[in-house]
Amino acid sequence: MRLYNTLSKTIEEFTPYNENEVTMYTCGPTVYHYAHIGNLRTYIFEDILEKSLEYMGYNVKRVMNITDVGHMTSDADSGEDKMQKGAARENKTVWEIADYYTNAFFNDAAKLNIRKPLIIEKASDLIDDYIRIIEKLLKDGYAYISNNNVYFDISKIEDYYRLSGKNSNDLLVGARDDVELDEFKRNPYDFGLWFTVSKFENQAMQWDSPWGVGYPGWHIECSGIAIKHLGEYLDIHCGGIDNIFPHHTNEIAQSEAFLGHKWCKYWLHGEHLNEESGKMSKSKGEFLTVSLLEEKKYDPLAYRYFCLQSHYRNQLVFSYESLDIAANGYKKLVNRVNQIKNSPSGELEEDKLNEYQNLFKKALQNDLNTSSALTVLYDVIKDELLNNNTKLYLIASFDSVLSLDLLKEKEVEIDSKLLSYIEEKIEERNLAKKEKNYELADKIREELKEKGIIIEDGREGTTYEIIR
RNA sequence: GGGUCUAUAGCCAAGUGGUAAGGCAUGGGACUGCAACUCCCUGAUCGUUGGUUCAAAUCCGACUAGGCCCUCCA
Repeated sequence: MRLYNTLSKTIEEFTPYNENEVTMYTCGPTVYHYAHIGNLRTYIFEDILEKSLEYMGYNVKRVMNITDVGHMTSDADSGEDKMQKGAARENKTVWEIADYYTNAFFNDAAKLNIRKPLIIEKASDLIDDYIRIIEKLLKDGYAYISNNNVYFDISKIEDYYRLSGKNSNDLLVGARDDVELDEFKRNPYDFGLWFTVSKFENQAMQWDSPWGVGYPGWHIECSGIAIKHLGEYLDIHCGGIDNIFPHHTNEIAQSEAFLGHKWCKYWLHGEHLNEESGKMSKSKGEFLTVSLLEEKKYDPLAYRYFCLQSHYRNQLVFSYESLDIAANGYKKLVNRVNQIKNSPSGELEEDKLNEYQNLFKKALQNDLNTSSALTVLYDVIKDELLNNNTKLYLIASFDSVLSLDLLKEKEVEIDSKLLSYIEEKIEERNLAKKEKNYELADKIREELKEKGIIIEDGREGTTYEIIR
């Protein structure tokens, strides 16, 4: 398995700390609003990574956090906590908001066939762990107290900027001007570990601590959760590319300062989904959610297919035109698989099986080249010398990673009244066709179409599909 | 301003030194009462420009264009 490691900025051979076990930590959502499909792109990438590793025979232990602790705001907001903003907007407590959007996130993820990680931890549930880590950092001189807040002193870390490729001299020059300098920091790039005083008043989520009532800094939650569940040595840490600096940079600093040794081996980052106008965000343009796609009659898995056709380290531009193209490709793919499914035949051909599985593995091993992996799938489907049972076996095998529901029967709940109505109409139409009364036949087809029922005359009779 | 990444046909994209995979779209054809589905056929010299090499989309340089990051956005 070869993966691009942000630490070295090169593609490296992947070797976990323990031979067959892989520990994997992925930054989870901030639950103050729905996730947009750009957010979800990163989770699709992580899902593919997890399943690919399993395909290679690794045992993966994956942890994800839920960021429910009050965050400061960014973007167009100023000084108002996002969770609180959400709470005010919807007349709920911050805890209710967090719960609501946590569920919404996993619902959306499930529609994209993103598997739920083995362990999911809420940031607010591990406050004691963060306090323990911060106490040790203070004791060891990596942190200091100033203005009743606890800060991490980045000057104590050698190579602090390793992950980001930045250097201290260049930072801040010309950076965003809406960032206020915190005069209580020794170094402007020091970051907060625990706040009791901040410019953000009335934090709803607060806890007692040795330094007073307050709340943890943004970065400490991931270190705390990862170390608690995955131990002192982490194989893979993922997230969106925007997390490289400062979030992941700070995670490395505090985790390695706390542990006293190197912590995570591989850092993987997913690129963004952009809109034609630039970066996708919740506050700008159309808020593209999974639900919105469904409203527009897109199968969420068409979006997954759209992502898989591209590479996770490539920026991808979203447009409805591109999505239409992907949706069509996905539909055709499913149709072709169905054809094979409808006429199973032959004994499993072991040689071919191995050959194709190796090709598929090779694609994924090449830094998760899902586009090439899809090509292997198409090659299988097209192979005229391969019998259908072998094809079906391979398709199922590949789909354990791709997760495009290629062999799954779409379960549609139809009430029997509607069902008999449809069957009646089809019967009527077939009769009309027999009598060459095509006018009536077309009229019936049109009538059903208006009700969202699509009629198709296949080789084995008439079939229908309900699209709404 | 600094850092970093990207640039292959209409769109997504493979390619990691030896004369450009694949998917969708387009156009043509077969099938069909028509349509849909399905099947067959159909396109690019790789942002520009120097260089290295017998040989470059693939390596190096310059230029151009664009994205992202620079304190809480995946």
